[in-house]
Amino acid sequence: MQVTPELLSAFPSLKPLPAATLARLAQESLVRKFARRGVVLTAGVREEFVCFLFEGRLQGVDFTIDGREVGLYFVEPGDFCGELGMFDHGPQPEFVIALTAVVTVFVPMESLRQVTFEHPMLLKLLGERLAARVRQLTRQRSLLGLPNISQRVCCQLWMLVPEDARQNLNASVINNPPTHMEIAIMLNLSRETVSRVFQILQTRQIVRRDGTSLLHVSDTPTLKRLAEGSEEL
Amino acid sequence: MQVTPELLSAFPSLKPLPAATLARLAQESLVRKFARRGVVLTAGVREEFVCFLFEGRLQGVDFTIDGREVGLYFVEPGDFCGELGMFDHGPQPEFVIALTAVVTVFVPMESLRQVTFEHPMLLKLLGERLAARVRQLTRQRSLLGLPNISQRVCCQLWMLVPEDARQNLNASVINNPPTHMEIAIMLNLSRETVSRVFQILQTRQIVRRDGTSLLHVSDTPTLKRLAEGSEEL
DNA sequence: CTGGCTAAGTGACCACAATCACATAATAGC
DNA sequence: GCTATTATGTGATTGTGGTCACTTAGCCAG
Repeated sequence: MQVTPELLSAFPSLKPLPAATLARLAQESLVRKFARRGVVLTAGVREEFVCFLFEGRLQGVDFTIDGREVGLYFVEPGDFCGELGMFDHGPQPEFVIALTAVVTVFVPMESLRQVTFEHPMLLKLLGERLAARVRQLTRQRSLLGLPNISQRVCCQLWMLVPEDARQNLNASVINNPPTHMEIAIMLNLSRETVSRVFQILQTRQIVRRDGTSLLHVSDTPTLKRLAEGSEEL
Repeated sequence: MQVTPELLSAFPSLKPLPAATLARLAQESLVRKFARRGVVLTAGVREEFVCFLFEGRLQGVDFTIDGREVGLYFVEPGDFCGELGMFDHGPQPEFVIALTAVVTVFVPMESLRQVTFEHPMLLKLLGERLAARVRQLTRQRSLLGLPNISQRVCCQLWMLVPEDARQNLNASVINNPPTHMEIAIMLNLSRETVSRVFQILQTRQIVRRDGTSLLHVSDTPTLKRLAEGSEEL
């Protein structure tokens, strides 16, 4: 499918680039759609594209030696993944799976590398992005240190709450929330345990499910306190 | 203490730089020694130095909301840490603690930034290094997914075994091995549990302690099988 | 040599999350 | 619509690692 420069400029990391550059990148990029559960990036392979997420939600996952699934991070629309090879030409370290039907734009790494020569600004952006990834992985690792299981779930949920709702503590909606299983592998928990925590959260009217693609966060202040551990579930 | 260009060129990441550049960097750098348990880098602070490790072993640690210690990574001699701010000017995300008495070289970030303009090669190196950090964090995260506790410990031990011994499966020595506690926080385990696993490893003559600063790995092939899960402890 | 301190070893106990085994929704596909 | 499939809810059971409470060993300073 055809990629327009306008589509590319929808991504904050590409937006600052001049129109001409975007036009060139657009020509070499391709829109790829994946169904739920589709494998967007494969671990161990030298992917030659950076994957920009336009719509839906992705999850980076790895597998332990004994085949157990491990959740690493979520990717939200506007963000991208698979950029590690930009820096070291190494293989993609983890799988990236579509949690919902997704629309992505694949931009060839080699073209992006070209652009970084002409526009160091992009290089800077990529560096900042990678740094952000390290910070995120670190935060997620700390989460796993929490001995209290419901706090762990609430923290993870908290990170999915939209930015402005986290600030103003107003009610909000999480779009395409991960399934219990997908949350479980992020937190080293069993699916059942996550289910039980959600059960309590729903009974206490802190969150409310609305179909499969919406999760209402009604009582944001309480969720915050639960995530911070100042209140027990 | 005075830093010589020769000292700087002992670090693989700086070695390729021209002598003149190294001389300038050396002038602005400082040697800092820390005792065991010394705080080398502080979380939340905008550290204005990249810390190169000359001798000893460092550990990146974070704390959960409820004050529990979490181990993130080890730093070996020749490597460096605290470079995240080079990319995004953000604060240091985690603490870095000296596990042994250490000798470090602190190079001012601003000087390093200057050098990256003149020598894009350094920029490339830093990028590769950051990518390596992401790969390492990812691997460590997968480790935590292992349901079998002794396998987790053996995997971690395996990563501490010198490169060539891992290749050739010959006996080797781990210098300044982390304490049980330090391993425990890396693996989300209690100190006692790590102690019990080591007890079995020693009884089965797979490893042998030799004072506080040496750990002999006698049966490398078995350790490898234990780490891979093809053998149970 | 002798305290003092930190690291490591070990048993007893038990809370708690994993697992198993289902039931029941809720979707998606036809 | 109806069926197949995936997601979720829930009880019963149990294994396992955490915690506690010590002891023992090793190391360093004076």
